Amino acid sequence: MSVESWALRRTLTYVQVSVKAPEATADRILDVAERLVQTRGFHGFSYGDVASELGITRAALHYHYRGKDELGAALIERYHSRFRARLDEIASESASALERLRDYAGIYRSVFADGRMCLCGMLAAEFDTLDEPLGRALLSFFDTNYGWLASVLDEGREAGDLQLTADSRATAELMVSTLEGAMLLNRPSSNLGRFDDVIARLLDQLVA
Amino acid sequence: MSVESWALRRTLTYVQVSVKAPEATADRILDVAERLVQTRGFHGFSYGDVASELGITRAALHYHYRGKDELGAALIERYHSRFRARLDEIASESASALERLRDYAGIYRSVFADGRMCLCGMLAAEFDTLDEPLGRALLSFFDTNYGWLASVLDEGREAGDLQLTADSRATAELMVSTLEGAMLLNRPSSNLGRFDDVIARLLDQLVA
DNA sequence: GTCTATACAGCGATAGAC
DNA sequence: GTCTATCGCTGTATAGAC
Repeated sequence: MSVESWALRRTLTYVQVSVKAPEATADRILDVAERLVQTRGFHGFSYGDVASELGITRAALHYHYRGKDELGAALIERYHSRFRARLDEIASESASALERLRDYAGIYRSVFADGRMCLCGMLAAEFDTLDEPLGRALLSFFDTNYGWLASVLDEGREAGDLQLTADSRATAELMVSTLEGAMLLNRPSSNLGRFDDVIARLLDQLVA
Repeated sequence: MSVESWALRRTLTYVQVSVKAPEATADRILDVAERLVQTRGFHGFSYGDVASELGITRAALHYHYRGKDELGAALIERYHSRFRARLDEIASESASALERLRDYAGIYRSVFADGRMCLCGMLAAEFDTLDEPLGRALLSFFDTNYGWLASVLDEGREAGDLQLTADSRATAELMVSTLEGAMLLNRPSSNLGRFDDVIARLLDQLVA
């Protein structure tokens, strides 16, 4: 390869990097592990599964994440942070409280449509087997959800858009429970229509 | 110990046996494994855990249940059969549809109060890792639930006790989703009060 | 029906070469 | 940053004695 073409290649590569950074191994590990946790559970996959899918060895995984617990913590952290970012987006782009709730449910819908269980819902099932930092991170995720939903519900009530028959926080928890439960039970049959029904009825209750 | 007291003991033991049979090893295995699945998930415990708790060896377990899949199938079968029996009881002892629904929710409540997740809810989360017979048994369990609930809802509507805004089957599925979701999310914090709230609001919706 | 003994694959994890 | 090699442990499973 000539010096010129090498320089060109290098430039092109650099340009590509500046447009969309090639995913670092640490992130690709999270991508694979995330999908495996969401479909098989935290104890339903191994370092070997992740490594073979990425074409690296188990030892390489340990370089990026010391152990499975650390990997789990990183998974929750990234999931939580993305979720928060999406909630901010919804808050900034949706006008009415009802629209925000619909968009919120849409997050769960897209996870379900992808054949996955909510990462944190899955981990909640396995809660007794998680170490303490993981458990705390999990509760924190749901706390974010409840808090965000409750404030949207309060706004909707004040604006007269929504009718709440109970405490907004309790209603928020009921909504998340229903969404998580619907994912849990409809995933085996991949019944997206049924999942949509649940969302529709959940929202109907608030405007009835 | 005298011959008389020994005979007495023996008689008493026999009487006790005739009243309540001493649990066979196969059943004690199911008891332990059931609790482990409900608290840790199907992949969150091992034959070693069950064996050590019962004071027997792993090899002895294999005599009763050839493998973990077979054990899982036996667990679902017993759980399903007990559930069906309880549903029959409720149908025969509860007068109104609303009472039956309350009793139905009470089944879930007692499981939750015992610090457990619903066996089949837990397995639903791990659905992708289960072999085909297990998956079918799982769907069959939920089908029993939906069918029973739907018929109670229909009776309640005809009797004028309940107000349904949608198809009874869809309502039944929504109810189970909500109960399973509430178990899933409140178990980490062992929040029984919150679980009771969910039940109360679920039933309120049907009479509102 | 339960045991000992054993097999063997897979697990998470570490050390050290490259 | 990834590899090979290896560790100790645990996993499910089987054979054969008692």
